[in-house]
Amino acid sequence: MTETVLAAGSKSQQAYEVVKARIVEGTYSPGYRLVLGSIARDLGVSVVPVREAIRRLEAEGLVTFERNVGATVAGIDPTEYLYTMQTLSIVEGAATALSAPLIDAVAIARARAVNEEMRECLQHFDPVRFTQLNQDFHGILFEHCPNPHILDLVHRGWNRLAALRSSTFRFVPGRAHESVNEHEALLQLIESGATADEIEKAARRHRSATLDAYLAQSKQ
Amino acid sequence: MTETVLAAGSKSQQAYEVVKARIVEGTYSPGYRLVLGSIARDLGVSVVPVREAIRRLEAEGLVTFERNVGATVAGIDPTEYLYTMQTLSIVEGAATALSAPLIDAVAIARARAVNEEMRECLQHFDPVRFTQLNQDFHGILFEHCPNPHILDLVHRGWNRLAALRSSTFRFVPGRAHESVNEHEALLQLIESGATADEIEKAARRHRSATLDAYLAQSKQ
DNA sequence: GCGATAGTGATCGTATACGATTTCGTACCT
DNA sequence: AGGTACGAAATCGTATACGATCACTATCGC
Repeated sequence: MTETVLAAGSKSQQAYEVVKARIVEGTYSPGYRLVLGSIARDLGVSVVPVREAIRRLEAEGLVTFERNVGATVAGIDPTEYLYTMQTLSIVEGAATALSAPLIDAVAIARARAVNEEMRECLQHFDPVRFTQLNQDFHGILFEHCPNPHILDLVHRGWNRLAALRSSTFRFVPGRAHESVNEHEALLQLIESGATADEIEKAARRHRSATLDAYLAQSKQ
Repeated sequence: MTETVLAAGSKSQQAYEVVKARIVEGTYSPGYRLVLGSIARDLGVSVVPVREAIRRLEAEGLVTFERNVGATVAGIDPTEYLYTMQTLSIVEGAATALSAPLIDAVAIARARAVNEEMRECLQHFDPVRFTQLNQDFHGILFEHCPNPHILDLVHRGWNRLAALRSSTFRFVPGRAHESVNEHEALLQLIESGATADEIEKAARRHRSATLDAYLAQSKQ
């Protein structure tokens, strides 16, 4: 054991995780200029692994990259938010529908418990915690998706949203209430053995509704 | 003008395009071992840009990569084919539905012309040409998709399929006839101003049907 | 005074070099 | 003869170094 290499084998991987974490937690806010040399020095590695990490993040859409100029953290352009939410509504809806037949009573119970926590959370509203619970809830529903590609797309969507600064519900607090109710409806739909199409539509609408609420608010 | 640098600015980009082309056209067949040094020497560049190109291809799912071992061209695992087709059916269906309102009469006419070519192509069946026309046809329908993320996902799906060796219809020649007819039905649906949901379902089923035909055949 | 242009600094892109890891072949032991 | 352990070759991972490109500023000409 040379040092604390326990982290993640390759330096590229480490760099990737560190930078990604900093973007998600907001240390690097949107528009932040990611300079290879600085990050490399900061992590105590060379620029090559950092460069690779940045390119991976570019592929995931978390940063934008311009040749001979550099990378910047992807902005929370309202248009981008719209695109991301719409895409997520589609792939998440599909993933949830594909998962549904594989969700047993135990998972349903867990999801319901999380949703109850969300309901309580409504009292002394904490956007960050609420968003986290929301992610947990949906995670339970779509993680059983047998198609790994779709699952990957869902994860990427969530990542992008996370990068767009922690809490969706901070923007549209009014959605929180409806959201909890829609969750329960979704659970009952799955329990009752509804068709894949019904579940997909419900899950998609659930997310579209948040998007619509955001649009309605920002337009006023 | 120094040389024939007109290709694509950076060496990474060049390497990416060359390797990708070779995978798609089959020079590097599935399972082929991609050695950084060899490719670098072959392209007359250093290993660093090649490395970056390979990682990009990994992100797109065209190659698999193992640390300290190397990259190999992603295999045509039947399961992979299934996953890719299913994912594509979802995102392509969505992209087509989103495009529909933006497709004018001119585009419809072009698509119909392509489909007629496909119909003629049925006589002296050429799988590769047919597959190309098929891609053109669907391209016309979904390229107007206003959401760039979804469009990107569709392109990635097509790429993966292309990498899985040129012609889908070689595997299920029987599908070709039905496919042409379904195309016409899809066009009429769009012309008649059908709802987004109807169009999405039709487009999705169209692709699912090809998948089902493949499964039915490989099971026999 | 305003615009264009040349110079400078910073950053990226790529090449080369070396250490780390894996894999395969061979020899030895049981 | 079969299996294991050692060693060498191949390949990957990263560091360092240098050339290329871009943004910014100050100066010159109009």
